[in-house]
Amino acid sequence: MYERWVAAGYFTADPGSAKPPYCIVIPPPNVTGSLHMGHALDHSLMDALTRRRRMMGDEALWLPGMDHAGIATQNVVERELAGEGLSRHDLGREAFVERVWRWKAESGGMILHQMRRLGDGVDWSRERFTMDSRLSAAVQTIFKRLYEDGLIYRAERIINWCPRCHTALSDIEVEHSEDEGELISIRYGDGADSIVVATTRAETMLGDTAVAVHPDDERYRHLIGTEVLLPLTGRVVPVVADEHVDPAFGTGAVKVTPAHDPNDFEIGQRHQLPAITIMDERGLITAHGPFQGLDRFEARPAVVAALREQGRIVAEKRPYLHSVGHCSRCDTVVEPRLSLQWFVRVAPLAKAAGDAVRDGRTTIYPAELAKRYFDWVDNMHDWCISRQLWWGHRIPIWYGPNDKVICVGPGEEPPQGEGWTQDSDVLDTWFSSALWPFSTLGWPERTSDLIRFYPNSVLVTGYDILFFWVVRMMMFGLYAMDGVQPFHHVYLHGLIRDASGKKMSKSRNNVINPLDWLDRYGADATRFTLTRGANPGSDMALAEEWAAGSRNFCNKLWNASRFALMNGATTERPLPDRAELTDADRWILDRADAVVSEVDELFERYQFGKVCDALYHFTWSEFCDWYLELAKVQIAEDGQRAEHTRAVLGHVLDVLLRLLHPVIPFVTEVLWTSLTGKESVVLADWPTATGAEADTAAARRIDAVQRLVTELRRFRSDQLVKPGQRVPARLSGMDAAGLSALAQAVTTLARLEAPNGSFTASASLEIAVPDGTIAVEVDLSGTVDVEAERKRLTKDLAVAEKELAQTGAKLDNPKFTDRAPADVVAKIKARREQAAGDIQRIRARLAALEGA
RNA sequence: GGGCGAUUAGCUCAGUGGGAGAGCGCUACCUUGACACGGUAGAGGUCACUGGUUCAAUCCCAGUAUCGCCCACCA
Repeated sequence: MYERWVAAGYFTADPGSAKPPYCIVIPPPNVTGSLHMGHALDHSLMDALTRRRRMMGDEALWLPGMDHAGIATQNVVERELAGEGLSRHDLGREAFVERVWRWKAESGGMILHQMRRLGDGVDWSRERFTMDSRLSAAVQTIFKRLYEDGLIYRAERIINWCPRCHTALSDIEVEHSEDEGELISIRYGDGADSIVVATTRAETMLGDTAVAVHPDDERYRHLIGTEVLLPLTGRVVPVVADEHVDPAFGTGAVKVTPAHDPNDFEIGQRHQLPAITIMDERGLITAHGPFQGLDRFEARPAVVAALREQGRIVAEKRPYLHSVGHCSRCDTVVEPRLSLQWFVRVAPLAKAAGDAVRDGRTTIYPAELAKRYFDWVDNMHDWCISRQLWWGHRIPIWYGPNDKVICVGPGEEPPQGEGWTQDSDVLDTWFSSALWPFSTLGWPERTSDLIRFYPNSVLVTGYDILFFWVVRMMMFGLYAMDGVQPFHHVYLHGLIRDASGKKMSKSRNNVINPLDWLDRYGADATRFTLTRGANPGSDMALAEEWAAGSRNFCNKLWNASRFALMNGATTERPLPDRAELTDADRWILDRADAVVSEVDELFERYQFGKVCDALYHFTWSEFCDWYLELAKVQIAEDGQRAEHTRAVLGHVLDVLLRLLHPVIPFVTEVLWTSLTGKESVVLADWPTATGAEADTAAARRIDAVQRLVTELRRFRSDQLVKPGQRVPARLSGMDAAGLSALAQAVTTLARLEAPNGSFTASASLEIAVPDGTIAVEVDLSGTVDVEAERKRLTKDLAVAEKELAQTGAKLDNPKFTDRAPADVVAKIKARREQAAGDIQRIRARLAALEGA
């Protein structure tokens, strides 16, 4: 069925159409990835949105694609190489990159295949990859523009370095965790002029070039400007005064290692201190002496031991919990390292990104997350974009003789001649992702797609990549598109957790694989489960039972439709005039109308969970539980009543299936095409509310029937009457309540039967319904369970009496009657009267019971 | 260290200044001519705690506790 949709071109957008545009670009999954629940979730939501808008008559485009995922992919291929005993250096750059392309061709498309199983209605003719030549041209174009605008610069800075990936990382690629360490206090210098510093990274002392103290710190004032001996190295370093030092922390004196700590780097800049690099890119000590060649974690205890030998360890604090940065890709402890890197000057870009949300050009759902967005854009550090990797967009900068630097734009010839070399680094993978909303549409060309589908209508993604991705798309979109924001809306969903609210992870062994659900419950049930659980911004706990529940729902829909079709439900005839319809017909038509409006309103607010709840409730508790049962009675009457019922059934089912199609596309397609005989529900019009005034009288009467039937069923249940057994009963007062036309329905639904000749009423009850009271005599042939009935009535009486007391207290309070709004007072009065009536009826029944 | 959010039925979660809700689970009965992936009827909650505002607080305010998340260059 899916392939038929694709082949028919249902999902292929036409930029030349006159329809209003609606566009979502997919958050490009990593080529290395496979479908996980997070994808399944936001794909379900995006598909629901685009399918609905397509039905509403928009030119809807959902654009698929993938991300080359720099480090992640390179790691995967390097691991594969390692299995063959090779490293990327054995292959060389060109061969390695070729190998990655080959890997991508062979196994990279997994997730795209999986999307088909989910039923994603994406436009495959527009599939993109961040390393496509056109997207690469976009990367070069914006790089050059930023470079020429002075927004990209190269500088020597302390950056986060991963000694395993051998590359720089941006701040957000570092994850901090509270790790156990050891805080060591070391005495520098000797005698009265010695000074004690504390550190968790003892090995870095090899690169110290100063000791810093606070300028106002009395303890050390006499030392400022002097020099102390740096143990183990034979060097002496100055004592400098710097405001950054917190006199209250530790000893109030800080060792300064400008090449290996960001704060120290800044102190070094302020005091013109040299920066001594003591570690290479693998984290091995390069300083001369006994520690040379040691890994940083071997060097640490070795340095401490050597210091202890010299009697310079003053104190140790162990364990010492402190925050340590880890590489988000491989979890290796990140090493701050001085190196020459490329940066984006984010201040002006971030300002624009903040303004676009502040002035409402882009709206973030849920609004609470906008605050986090602002916190971020208002405090953003410059973005380190160079990576010492081979897989990615190579930085288009060429270095020539006499320190010449040239930025080469797309299509431009690189400089020729002796001494010219290209920068060997590639760009952070998020650099190209940041262009995704417009690079996929053809930017920098002014293509018809770009003109038509930019800004994108909405971005749908998890809040976990708000900073990685959303902020950067905002920055680059506004910059590249001259101030036009990349999206009108940003919808951020929560993260998927397991049934007990824990993060899903392989080590916890609590991962639910969406493919497993697709196999066992089907795409519709999987999608319905995820969509139903989606509340903006809040995480969702997923459990197996949810999928089973959704499957049951789809099954219920299937069976209800089957029943309707078996009974001749049709959409071929127009709906009969309302005057010719029954209360039940009018009620369900009005309800369907209300649900259409409700669903529309909820969709507009991205309240996916509530959309599903509304449809679930309508389908199950109203359409199936009541209307289908009432329809059975009407169809049994045959003739015109039956014909009208078939039309109403067909109409309501038609609306329902169309409403459900965006969320459960497959079942609805089968059912809707068999109901209507039309080509595909994908092409159907989205239902619109008729706008007809709801028939409140009909609704009230159906409500009365429901109460009456429920009360009678409860009575039967109390009396242990078998569900199948018909009970002789006589109903009176139906005329007064306007329910006489529904007598047959009540009789059938409550499984009553007209009394035969030997009728002897053994119980009688009065049931309050809107607009009246129905008296019922029931013949249980003398088998009424007096005790059960008494128990029930006593309980009901207590409830009613409590209600009477509570409402009474309120109404007796003049402050309440004076100050509460009139409608509230009226409501309380009505409740009190209801309670009073109930008490009377219950007492009467209790009295009758005593008599019997 | 800053910031944000949560606390409602056994579980996962909606919700509202005026009668506590859903799904699942649970109990009882039922192979009733769409559906046992079902039907009917039930049980089950001091809406975390303490104060305050209000005629009225699960809802608004303050504080407390517990949990979670995000940010951060405390050596």
